[in-house]
Amino acid sequence: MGRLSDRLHILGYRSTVQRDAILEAVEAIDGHISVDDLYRRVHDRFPQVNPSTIYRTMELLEELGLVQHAHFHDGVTKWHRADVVPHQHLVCERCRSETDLDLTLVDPMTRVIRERYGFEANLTHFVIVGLCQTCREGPPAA
Amino acid sequence: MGRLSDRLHILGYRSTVQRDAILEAVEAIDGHISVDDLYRRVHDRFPQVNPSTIYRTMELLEELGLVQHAHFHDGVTKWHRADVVPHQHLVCERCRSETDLDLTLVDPMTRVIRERYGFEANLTHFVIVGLCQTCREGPPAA
DNA sequence: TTATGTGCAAATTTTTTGCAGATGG
DNA sequence: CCATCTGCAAAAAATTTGCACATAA
Repeated sequence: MGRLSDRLHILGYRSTVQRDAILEAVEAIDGHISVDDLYRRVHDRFPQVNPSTIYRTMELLEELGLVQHAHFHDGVTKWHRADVVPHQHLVCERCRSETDLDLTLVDPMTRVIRERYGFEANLTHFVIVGLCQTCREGPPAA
Repeated sequence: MGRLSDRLHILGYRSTVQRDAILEAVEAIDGHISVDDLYRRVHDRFPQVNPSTIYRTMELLEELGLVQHAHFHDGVTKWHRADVVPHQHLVCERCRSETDLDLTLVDPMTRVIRERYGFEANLTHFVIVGLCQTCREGPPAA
């Protein structure tokens, strides 16, 4: 019984085996996870869970502000807990490697955009794609 | 016969009515366009064109480096010419309004990311989502 | 002529929805 | 008991693919 399960319970939502399994999986991950991965993890321990339950649960969690989704390269939707320190990934378009980005590097831009346009940018909604150092230096021999 | 058509021809690809219509539509747009919008535009002037031809043409153009795709809010894939001055949009999550972003505001961050991580960020691959000034100030009366 | 390109319909993938039955409180 | 949840299967939406036919060169 993790925090998320309690939060839901307090808010009057029922606790079910499926829900708890999903919530545990969400709590267990540190970064981002897709519905597909989430489904696989939950399915391992609770085979009769249905993908639509995952979708519905994530939708509920997002409404309640407990999780958020982000769009990764090529349209993959991934979820993360809302209570983790916001962080951002640099994803290499070529080798798909992911690097954590120090958010203090993003803040100045967010601030300037706010000042200039009054726009509150939510940069964590998307990853930043590009080419990592290794891939920029050219393909390996093979 | 626009530039794109010529480029393709020079590279040995055949020029067909469908292709030319698609290429013209791509050239005509200034910003980003989805396959769906592209299909509608082309279809108006060339009804028998098929969506799969659009997909195949865009794929070809991307391989040749003539266009690029970007992911908009909620997973919509949009295309733009590779030769237009790169630009970026701020998209409001609430009212969906789009504002052009002065890229000089983005450059410092790109530079710092390059210096710190050796990562060449391609920020135009995603739009920047967030809340526009109007929506931040609260919902209108209605 | 013949390799390339296209239409069409079917397959994929990801997500949503309707509904009847299961179940938590 | 009964409103909430879930499973299931079908529907959607976006994209890809196989294949036979069309056509540019």
